[in-house]
Amino acid sequence: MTQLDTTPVTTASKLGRKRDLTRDPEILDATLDVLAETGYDGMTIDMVAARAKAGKATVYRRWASKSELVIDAVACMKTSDIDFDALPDTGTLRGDLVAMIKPHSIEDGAKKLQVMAGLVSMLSKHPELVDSVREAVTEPRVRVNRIFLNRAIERGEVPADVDVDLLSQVGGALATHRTLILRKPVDRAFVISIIDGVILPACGIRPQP
Amino acid sequence: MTQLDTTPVTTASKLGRKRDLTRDPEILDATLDVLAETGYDGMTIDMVAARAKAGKATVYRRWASKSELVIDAVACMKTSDIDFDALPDTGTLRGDLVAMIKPHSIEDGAKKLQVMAGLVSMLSKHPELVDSVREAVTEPRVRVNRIFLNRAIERGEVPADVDVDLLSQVGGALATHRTLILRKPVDRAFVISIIDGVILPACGIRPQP
DNA sequence: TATATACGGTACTGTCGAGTTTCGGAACCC
DNA sequence: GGGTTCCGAAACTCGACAGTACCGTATATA
Repeated sequence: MTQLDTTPVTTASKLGRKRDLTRDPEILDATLDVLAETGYDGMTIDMVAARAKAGKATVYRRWASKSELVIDAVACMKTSDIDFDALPDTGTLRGDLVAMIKPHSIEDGAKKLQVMAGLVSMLSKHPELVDSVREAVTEPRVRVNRIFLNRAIERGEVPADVDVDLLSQVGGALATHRTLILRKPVDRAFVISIIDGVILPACGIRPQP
Repeated sequence: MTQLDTTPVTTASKLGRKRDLTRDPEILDATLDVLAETGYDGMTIDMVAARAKAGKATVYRRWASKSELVIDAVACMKTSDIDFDALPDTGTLRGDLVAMIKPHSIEDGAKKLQVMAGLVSMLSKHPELVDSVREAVTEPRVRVNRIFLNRAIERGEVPADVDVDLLSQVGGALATHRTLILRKPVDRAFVISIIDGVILPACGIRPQP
């Protein structure tokens, strides 16, 4: 952000020990871990530093404040585990949706939802975080659902007048509600019940044809 | 909770000025206001006292700590604005659902969702709050939806194999997600789109017959 | 009237954590 | 080697807030 540069831009500072760039992602990962475990307000810089086996000064040399550290950590979380170049294509909407349920994606989603829970108190004061969270957590899943639904419409499995945008959000909203408010785990059975109880029926697909 | 009683139970203390019982709900209301505006971690007892035009000692004479005050305030929020003895009965599922959308209920729901947003950080440390929040915010709406859905099934408008429990939760989950994460207002148009884009289609009711 | 408790308001205490500084040591450049 | 910047670790400053104590006043009992 606001980079304090004591040396002129033309002459890059080449004196002294170089900054260990490998520490940046390690500190950011530690930040996300603590964030998921204790939330933003419960998190201290000491916790993050201890988790990353770093000194507090090392953290503050790279980020100006706690809030900037967290904002950066969330922004760098973007790397979704979803590979958009290798999405399942089973021939049915249900097949595609179920194929997305893998132990790894359940685990990854749970972690991101925990991080999101820890960020809720921060969102009102830092609106830019709303966008970061949406890009990193909400949007990837929505996009996948949208692709599956549009495919199903193209092949005539689903009528074209369904509300694709809204239906793409339903799964994520139910998972978020279950994690943040009900504090219950989002497991495979729950995701299946969303697919078979909400999304498919809303697309006009009745149970076991 | 843990009541420190300096006088024996048999001889109720009758000396001195009596406690003004009308201050209790006023302080609890002020607590909910501040909670909705700043969240649990941002809220201070001074804010609550100032809002209620009370002294800090008056607050601490009634509640032992900040957390107990908040827990009590949420528990006393239970009084839902919904009158279960005068639910709409229009003859169609859509009519019933739309009839529940009133300016007052939108406003009341928004306030409760804001309070809920302020409580998220607290839920992991105080599991009893999860139940209070569910009873005060989540459950009343779910119960209404369940009644409407069961009615629609009885009159044959909706097939009996729909997932009533899950569909009853969808609206609340989407509203929660929109308020807490997307930070957008839950207005009449949004609720209508949930009804027409998710709930009714999932019940096998296509748009405008 | 004397005593005791509640009230609003203010001052106080103690803790906790953000952010800064310092230190011994290591890595880099000249 | 000498100067400089990094590292982890620990000590430090400082403001904010939970919780307590006290003040003058109001209201209750005896």
